[in-house]
Amino acid sequence: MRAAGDLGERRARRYTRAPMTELHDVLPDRYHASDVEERWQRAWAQTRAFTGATISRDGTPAEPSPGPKSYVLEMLPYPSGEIHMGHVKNYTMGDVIAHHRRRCGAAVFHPMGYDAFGLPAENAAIRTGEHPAVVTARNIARIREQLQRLGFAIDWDTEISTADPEYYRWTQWIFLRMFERGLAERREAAVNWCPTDQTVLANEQVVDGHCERCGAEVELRQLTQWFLRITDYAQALLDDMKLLEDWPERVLAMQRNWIGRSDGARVRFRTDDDVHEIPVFTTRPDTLFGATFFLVAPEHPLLATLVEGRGEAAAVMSYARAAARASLADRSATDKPKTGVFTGRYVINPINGDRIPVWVADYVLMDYGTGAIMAVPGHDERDFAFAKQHDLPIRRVVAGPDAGADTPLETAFAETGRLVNSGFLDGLEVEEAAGAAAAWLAERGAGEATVGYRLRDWLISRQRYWGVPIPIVHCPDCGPVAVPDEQLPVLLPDVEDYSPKGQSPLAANPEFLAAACPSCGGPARRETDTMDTFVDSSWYYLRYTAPHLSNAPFERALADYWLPVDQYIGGVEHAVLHLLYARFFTKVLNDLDLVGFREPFARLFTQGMIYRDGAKMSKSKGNVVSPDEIVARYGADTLRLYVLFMGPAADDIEWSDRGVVGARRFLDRLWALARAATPGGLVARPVASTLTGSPVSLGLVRRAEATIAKVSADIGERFSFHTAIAAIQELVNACTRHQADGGTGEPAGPVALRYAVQVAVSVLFPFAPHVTCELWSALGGERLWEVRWPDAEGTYLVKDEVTLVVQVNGKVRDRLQAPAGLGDAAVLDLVRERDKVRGALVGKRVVREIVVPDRLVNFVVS
RNA sequence: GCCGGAGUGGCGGAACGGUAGACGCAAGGGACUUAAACUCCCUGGCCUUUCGGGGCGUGUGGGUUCGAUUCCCACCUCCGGCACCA
Repeated sequence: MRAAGDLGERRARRYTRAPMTELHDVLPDRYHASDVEERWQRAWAQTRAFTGATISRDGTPAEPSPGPKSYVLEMLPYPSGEIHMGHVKNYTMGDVIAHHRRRCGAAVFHPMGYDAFGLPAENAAIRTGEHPAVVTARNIARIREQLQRLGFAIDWDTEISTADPEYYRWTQWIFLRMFERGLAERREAAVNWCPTDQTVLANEQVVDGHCERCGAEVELRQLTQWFLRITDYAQALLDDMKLLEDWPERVLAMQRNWIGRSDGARVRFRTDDDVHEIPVFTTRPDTLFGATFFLVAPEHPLLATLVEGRGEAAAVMSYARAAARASLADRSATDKPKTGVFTGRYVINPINGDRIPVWVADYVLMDYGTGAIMAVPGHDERDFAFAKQHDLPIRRVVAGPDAGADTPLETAFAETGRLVNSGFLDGLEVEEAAGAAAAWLAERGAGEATVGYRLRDWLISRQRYWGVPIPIVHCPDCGPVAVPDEQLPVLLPDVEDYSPKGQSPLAANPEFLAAACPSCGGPARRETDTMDTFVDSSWYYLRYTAPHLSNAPFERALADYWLPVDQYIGGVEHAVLHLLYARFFTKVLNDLDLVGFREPFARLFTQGMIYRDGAKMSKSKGNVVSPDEIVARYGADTLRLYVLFMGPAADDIEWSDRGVVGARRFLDRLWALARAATPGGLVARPVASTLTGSPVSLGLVRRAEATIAKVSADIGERFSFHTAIAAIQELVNACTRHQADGGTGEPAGPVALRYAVQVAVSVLFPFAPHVTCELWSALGGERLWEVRWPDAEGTYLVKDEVTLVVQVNGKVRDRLQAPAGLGDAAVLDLVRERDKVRGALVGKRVVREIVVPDRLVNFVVS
């Protein structure tokens, strides 16, 4: 290992030598990655190369930078113990963008933190008997070490952990602002319960009826829980998508699906005794005349009242209880028979006065719409199946192309058509009829057009230990009361046993539990549930801008300066979790006038997953490739280069051990090339006139300039990192080919060659910062991370010789080199001289000649 | 069923109306070596050939165009999301 100080020493030594000294004396003959990487990581830390965007050395806010700001952010890691390849790819992408923008003159902010609360650390702690805080602290230290070993240019001064009381204090503070506004509320509802994790879950954390985390089958339980009213923002979340122009279409589509807006009408039905009103939501008010029965969900609050004292009561209530016991997966299965029980009651269809029977059926969901529906079996598949099953009447109200008013229905007819058997709606198209029916209802006070959403409120309370305590005190007289701001944070108490038992472990700590009511001072009980960790990560991107602020969660001026995030990068798996929640939080904070923007992430890039042996890498499958192993064997630069070279960054890609070797071989070639390059300090871009006598040199400089243009566009605009790397490889290959002492090609001039090598090193820097800093320094440069990103010289991008393709009827018949910029006539003359072209045209009549300047000639012949 | 995305060599992929297969991996041949590894050089879409070449090729079928992997229409397959959501 070299000592830290020998960097300057080495440089000084070179300057004192004769100018023709070979670089062999400076660079070791073999590229030794760990040696190089350690040296440069130390240099960056010592010069504070990547810190101080928001905070100066003295802790005060930094001066605004003259350049444009650029907030580059990757989704913060959950500290489960080790980073995996997905993280490496994620953070390397962010690092490449951050480095590129910094060298282009932007004020770059590139922070890092840890999503440190949550179940895995807690479960690990339960297994080992350690405190979750201990496990988490160790994991964070480990991850930080790994990130530093990979050489990421992170502003470590702003590092945060969501489990730090100085952070979660402000999570609680924001929760209280929502509570004050009625956006956080406690209410009873049928909620998802994970029997394994022993806690409730948000809707977004249930996948196909199973716990997203542990895979257990989720049960539905009627419980009183804390909700954040994200549904109040359903429309805003849809509308503001227009501010998200650079988000991947699939993420927007997923959010749209998840929010699930549907336009329809609310229709008020009354029981035939005129005592109760039961509204329904329908997207098809046009089919109101086709409603032949009426269904309520088993959980419908009116159900017990409706059947009270009737002969049907026992059967109905027993059916409702059975439905309540069913798991979410069973309940939502679409392929089982449509069960239901007649309640003995009837409601009146407001549009035609029909008296129709009320049934209870478990395919009607309590938490969508109103928990009751009008059943139109003629035009809804599910209602059709129910009608068949229970022998209920089916009435056609929409005629199809081959079906009149009296054509019997073999299946539900859900397509568009003209209304029949529908009184005043007869003859109207479905769409017109829907409007007419809604208007008719509105006039008579029996309903109105309305919008339904699939999105549910966000259930945030958890009956687990390792999370943010909900800052509420329950008073027998005053109800739930906010903990005053000055008493924050409500610290997570120590408990004897934090294993899950179906209620929060915090309840086992009597000192924590007992509290005085902040409102009346009387004895009260502290809320013991903790928050979903997605709450923690819904605002962390704001905290980075003022991570040590002690009197507010963030400073508005700094937040408004840095946000929205200019480039956010993460996995698509958070499309309807974190990304939806964070958008919601930002809108709430904007409505509270705490920030001046409505969207947190202006541009989003979702990376693909890394697979191996056809499956996602996971410990249980035993197909994990450890980043540490790769770093130890080939170096961090090789790993960084490879994860981006594998393929398009957005695509899922299969890991290849051989591919890594290829990346390392490329760095070895570059090393050898730089080592063999003519010595001396950095050279300036050669002037074209000095190269005219040397086509190879000119060609090499041209290629260098083209590479600059390609790499700049690929990083800056296209996120096409693999093609940027391929372009640099082409440049390096060209240099190798034209090296004075090797290859079969004609050698390039020493200045041109050296310049081309410099360019390759310079633009490779964002991908492989350590080795390029080493080579740059050996070439006579300094502080490559601060060197202005090169602009391609336009005059070199204009070619003076081009390859012309000659086609006959669109088929390639010949290729030739020609001077650039020839006129159409000159090109045609030139091309017709060619033997191949003559041969291809013999005996043919040319009907048309197409000339694309400097590219192609196409003879259309008959 | 609805909504998104994608189909190109042995493999990952490139080519944003103009040379299909850049770059890399794997493979074959050669140089170096006592030998091997490393490294370097050469050859690699398929079929055919009198070795000049010729034909066919980007999921399938149409269309637009002088010219289509690229644009349009229909279909097939795969991946992802939503789905008893009224």
